[in-house]
Amino acid sequence: MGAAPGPGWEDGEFEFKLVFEEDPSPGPSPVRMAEPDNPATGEDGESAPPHRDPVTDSHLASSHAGQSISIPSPPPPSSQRAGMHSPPPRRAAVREFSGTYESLPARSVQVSESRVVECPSIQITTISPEDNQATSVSSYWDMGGGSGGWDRERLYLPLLDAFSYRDKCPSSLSPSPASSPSSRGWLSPASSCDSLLVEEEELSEATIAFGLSPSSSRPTSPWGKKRRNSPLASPCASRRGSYSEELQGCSVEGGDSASQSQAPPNSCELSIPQKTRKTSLEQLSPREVDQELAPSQSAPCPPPETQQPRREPPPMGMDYLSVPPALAWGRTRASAHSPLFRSNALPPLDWPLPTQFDQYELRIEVQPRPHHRAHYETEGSRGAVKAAPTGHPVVKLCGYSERKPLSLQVFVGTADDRSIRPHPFYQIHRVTGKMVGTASHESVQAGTKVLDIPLNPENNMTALIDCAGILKLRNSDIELRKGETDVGRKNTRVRLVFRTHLPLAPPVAPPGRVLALQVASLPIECSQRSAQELPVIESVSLTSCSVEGGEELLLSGTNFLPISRVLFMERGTDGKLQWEEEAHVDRDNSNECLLCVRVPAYSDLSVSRPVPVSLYVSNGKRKRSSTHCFKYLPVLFKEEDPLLSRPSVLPLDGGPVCPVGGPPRMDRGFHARTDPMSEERGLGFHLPPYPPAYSPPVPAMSYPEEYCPKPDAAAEEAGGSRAPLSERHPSFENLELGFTELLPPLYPRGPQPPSPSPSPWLDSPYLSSSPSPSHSSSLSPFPAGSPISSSPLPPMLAPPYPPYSAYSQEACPSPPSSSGTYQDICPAPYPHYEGWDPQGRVLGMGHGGEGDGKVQECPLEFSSSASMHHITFEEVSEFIGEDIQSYQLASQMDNQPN
DNA sequence: ACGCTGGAATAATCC
DNA sequence: TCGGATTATTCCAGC
Repeated sequence: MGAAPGPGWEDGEFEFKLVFEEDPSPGPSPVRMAEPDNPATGEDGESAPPHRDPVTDSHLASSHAGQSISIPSPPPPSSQRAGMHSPPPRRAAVREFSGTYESLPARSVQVSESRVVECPSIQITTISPEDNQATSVSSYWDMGGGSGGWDRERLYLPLLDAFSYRDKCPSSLSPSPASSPSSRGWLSPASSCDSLLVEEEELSEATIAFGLSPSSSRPTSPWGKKRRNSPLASPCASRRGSYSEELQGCSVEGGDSASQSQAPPNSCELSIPQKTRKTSLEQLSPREVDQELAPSQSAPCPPPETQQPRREPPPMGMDYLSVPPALAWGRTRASAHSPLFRSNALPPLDWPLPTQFDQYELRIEVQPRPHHRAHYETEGSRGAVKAAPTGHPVVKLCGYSERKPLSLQVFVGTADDRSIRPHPFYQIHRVTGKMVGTASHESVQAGTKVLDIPLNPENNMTALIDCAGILKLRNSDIELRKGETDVGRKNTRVRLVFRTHLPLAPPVAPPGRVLALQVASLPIECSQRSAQELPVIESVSLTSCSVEGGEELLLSGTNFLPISRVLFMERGTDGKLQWEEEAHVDRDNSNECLLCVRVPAYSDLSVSRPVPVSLYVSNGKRKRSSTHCFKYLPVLFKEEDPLLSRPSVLPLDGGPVCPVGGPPRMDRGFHARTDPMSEERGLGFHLPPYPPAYSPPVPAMSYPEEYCPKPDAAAEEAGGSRAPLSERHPSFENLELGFTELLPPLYPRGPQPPSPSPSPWLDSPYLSSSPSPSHSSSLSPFPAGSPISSSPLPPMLAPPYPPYSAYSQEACPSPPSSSGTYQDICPAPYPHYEGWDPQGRVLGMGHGGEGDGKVQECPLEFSSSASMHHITFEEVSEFIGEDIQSYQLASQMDNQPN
């Protein structure tokens, strides 16, 4: 299937120009920008010329450079390295927030105590392709509207340096877009900085790391054996060398080696146990950190992953960080979801993107299998991800009739309840061999390996993904990275994320703009075993029911056993189990992939509001599926699970409240989607777990997280190619439509959940590690949805309800964790924190309670008013206006069905 | 010899 | 703190 473009392809000949440079006038080639050489520039960060914006670069690099620059000439290792991984002194603070990314002079703002943050002025401009792509951060911001309004407008936003930010503001708060929890890591001085500046470096590193190191490396780390004692010990301590380690040993001395340079100082630098060191660093002010790190710049210890250094988030994060969450996120997110017409700068990998816009739709025709054993660096490749019965995943770009071939990017994304972002513990792996017919090109974007696969008109813009394997990075390596907050243990689900950028012509989009579309596969369990042992709920026939229970509920999924039990439970705000009831399973009508149960009555039949609970399948104490949301409705209250997506009050009586009406049936779609596509795509309840082209509703593959897929979202996601509403109608569109209309009349407006309690912190052990806030936020966070609106938009525009969009592709997809569910359903745990960052984190909350006062001080942290204070009303107005404008455009386009 | 698997031993963690 | 249960990684062996 995949048409191999030919040799050229492999060589990175890919014509990005065709793809991305709409603009006839080839401005400075992005590649150029990405050129490594700049280290100097990059390094100088602060003064760095605008065009040198790392962020931009990275993107560009990734796409442009990535391709053409397949292997960037390694920048002067040492120098660059320093910059990259180590938070170079100057870079550190500067880099992250100001320096590099600022295009304009920054100004200092006293953020808190002893910290003075620089508020770089960010120039929000629309950059035409012609413009140097590399350009400034602004390019990212300009998405919104056309070239107009924002151009030249400058938003002076207070910035915090990553450190300070981090320090004070718990990761959860982390504003960075990238900040997905996992991305927080990016914020780490070292990593983040690095990532920002380093596109090329990364590439080179990547090259090294991926290409070279592994091979050479079979790690022979000095520490061959595992040590029980110090997992946390410096990364170096890991049993085997990690990429980075191998590349540069921790002990490496300043040696020249590129390896060294590559290595971020972070982990090993001080030979202090990571955690410890990290902490200490965090406590330092940004500047202090810088200094502290400065020495280490040359430090040998490579970060655990060179490659992983961070996905874009970091870079983005950086940039973004520099902007108050409200705007930043709102804008970015909004933009991201909106039409997505962007200037040449390509969106970071952690940006949420719609799967469809207008007639264009990126669709997964054939989903990958739900399980794929990833290989470790220490192992040989385990082959490419395969599709259901046979074959490989297939992705198609629909609606594109131009002759120009495009590039389909593929990377490994997360599958948790948060927005999709590059997975910290996995990387895409390019599989080659005689059995691989699809040409692919490997590149690295901000630490995330990306595979570029051609989408040729000759093939009907369809690509066979038979060259994508998945590499597992050692948890210890990743976790030890500074700033990394995600926990690797049990975090073994990933999704293949496909992305493409369409250079559209003016009628459709503003000149020189690129439409970025993205679609994520269903979750893929990458561990060797668990997948086969844990029950997995793929879809649920009923999402709500009267408190009296009694309705028949069908659960489709895998690994159901005769001993499987289905339990309904409710957690208190504190996350503690408040109620749990086992549903009666009709064994006669159940089988390995289907459980037919009777909804148990709720504990309190007199409730006046819907009660969000969750249900899961248990095959034994430690063999529980992820949880799915379910709602008990007051006796007289019938509704179609507004939170889940279709707010509407249904006049139901006893029957199960099915979105579409009528009792759930196997043959019928359970989700309220009328959209043919949905049905078509298997949004409905399907028995067959993973039909070839069918994508079951996102199953949360298990694990502690609770998965509360919004039906729609889930369905859509399940559909794979199907974009959730939110996605399809990027963000503001919803707003335009008027969220209110979408809301269920009976529901209270505002982000509050109908019911009080569910705790945002639901459970996920892993998540636990990460600040709960983020975790919780993950739920709603979604850019497209409420989150976005809530922050950046004015009240009237802000969607009252998060749910709708909550599960945009990213959001949902991931297995909506329990929390997600709750959040959606329940009001924001932190009422006072109205803003959600793009990642869905509750703004204003910090992990570990760090947020507090400091948060406030940290502009970045806020999405709401607080964060806006540095921006003038006009600016805000413009900002909003632009967004609206863009959305209107989007919606218009959308409304014009082709 | 190499890549791709499937299994499984062993270490690390979790409970 | 100990021991069992899980999970993560590394090794092996067969195609």
